Amino acid sequence: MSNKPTLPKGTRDFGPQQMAKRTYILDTIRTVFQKFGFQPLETPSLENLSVLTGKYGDEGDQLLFKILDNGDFLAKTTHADYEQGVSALLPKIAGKGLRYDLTVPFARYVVMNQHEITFPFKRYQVQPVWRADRPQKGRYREFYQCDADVVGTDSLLCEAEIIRILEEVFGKFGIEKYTINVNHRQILNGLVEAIGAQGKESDLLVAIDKLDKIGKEKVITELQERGFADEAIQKLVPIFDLKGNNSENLSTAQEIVRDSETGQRGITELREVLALAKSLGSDLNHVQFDLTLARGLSYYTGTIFEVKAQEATISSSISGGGRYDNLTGVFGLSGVSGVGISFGVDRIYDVMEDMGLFPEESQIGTQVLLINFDKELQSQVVPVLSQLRERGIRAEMYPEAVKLKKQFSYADKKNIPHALVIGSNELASGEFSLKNLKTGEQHSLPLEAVIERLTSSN
RNA sequence: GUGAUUGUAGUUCAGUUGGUUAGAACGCCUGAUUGUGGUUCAGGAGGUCGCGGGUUCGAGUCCCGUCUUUCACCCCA
Repeated sequence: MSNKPTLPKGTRDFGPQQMAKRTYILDTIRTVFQKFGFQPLETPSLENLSVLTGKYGDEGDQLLFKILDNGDFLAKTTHADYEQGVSALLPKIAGKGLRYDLTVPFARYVVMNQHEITFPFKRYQVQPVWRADRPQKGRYREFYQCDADVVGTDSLLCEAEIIRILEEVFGKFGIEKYTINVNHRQILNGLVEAIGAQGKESDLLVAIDKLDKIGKEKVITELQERGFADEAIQKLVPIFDLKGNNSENLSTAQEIVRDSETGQRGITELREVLALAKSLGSDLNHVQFDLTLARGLSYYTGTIFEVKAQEATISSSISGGGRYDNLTGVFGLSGVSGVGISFGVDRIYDVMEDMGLFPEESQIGTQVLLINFDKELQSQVVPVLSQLRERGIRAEMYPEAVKLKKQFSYADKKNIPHALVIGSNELASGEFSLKNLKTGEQHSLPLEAVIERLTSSN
């Protein structure tokens, strides 16, 4: 048993059936991205640790997978390093790490290629990322992200287009019950000002972000535990009970942050985003202003998005994004504003599987299996195989002349809908036996008629 | 990172207070049917009980470690 292979924690294989479905998801998203003018980018799995560290906060740094240097990596270390612990030792033995998301590598790319890039720059990127997190349901250590970002423009049209992209993608997937929660970081900042809690932004955001998960009472308890005054909490209570439509809720929010210039600016921008989305053809039915939406990543500065599917056992977000003012600032290029969206492929997969939304045609397999009788006949049957393929039919021949029972059973298990029997009888008459494995019907047909049937059946 | 939890055939799971040769279902293979699958029937193969150590006359069962699974927290896609 000791030689039984296993997978590392939090990683998965994707078999043929899963790959068919994943490819369907990724292709759909790619097509929509391209339709909105985004172009593909790929970056290496490995980045220098200096690129990655410090971008995700202390917690994030701990979740980075670091790669041990090659060669005698101990040579550069001293006893003093060991005594100081991991943080001192690590930089000396590991210079590279696996990418943690696609946004930071993208920022690095923009900075390195700033003179070649034409701004505004729209790119999409579909690649795996790695996090040394504890795996859970819908959480893996290796998973795919599927990002589209526009950088080099402040235009709110980009935000509006993101709403359209989300609607189009989830529409194509047939996910009907989902919400695009939107909020604006400046509204949240206004909120902080309004309750006089400057300096405790993150405490506030973390707490209210949990509203839909733990409920109003517990959020209030948590705010108390985090040291917010009762008076301040009282001012927040109205936001826990927002029930109106978007424009009503925005008005309520505007009232709460009326003394904050920042907050007012956020309200105005968000209204404009929604108006633009509407003129781009959105019915806004899925869009919901959610004042408690905060999103973890601290680099967001403007509009933020998060999509959740209802009626699925996965309640966590399946897509998210927002505007950031200064993504490339950490790499020395300031003034590049951007807005992006990220699809959680693995979770979308789980949701679609849950709800049985994968279409039949996402499974493309062999259409016809040629039965193999014996070596002598094989030389006469193989040309037929080529002719079928030339006509665009996905065909394969069983490679060995084993019992027909076994060959038919192979077709059955591989879900191949047709079997083409070409034995000595068929070769003599020139008519081949085409069997439909779903209905059990079998017909003797000349090659052209076989091709016609196979072509029309797909 | 904190606290729990799981691991027995290819898969899903039984397995009594520690006691002969560790079971079932499904799947797989063979045959009934040497030119026809999916149904049926008969038979068969398949396990170092996650791994390592310990307690014991004796361990799938108890103890320790380790890896893995799932879950809550933290955080997040």
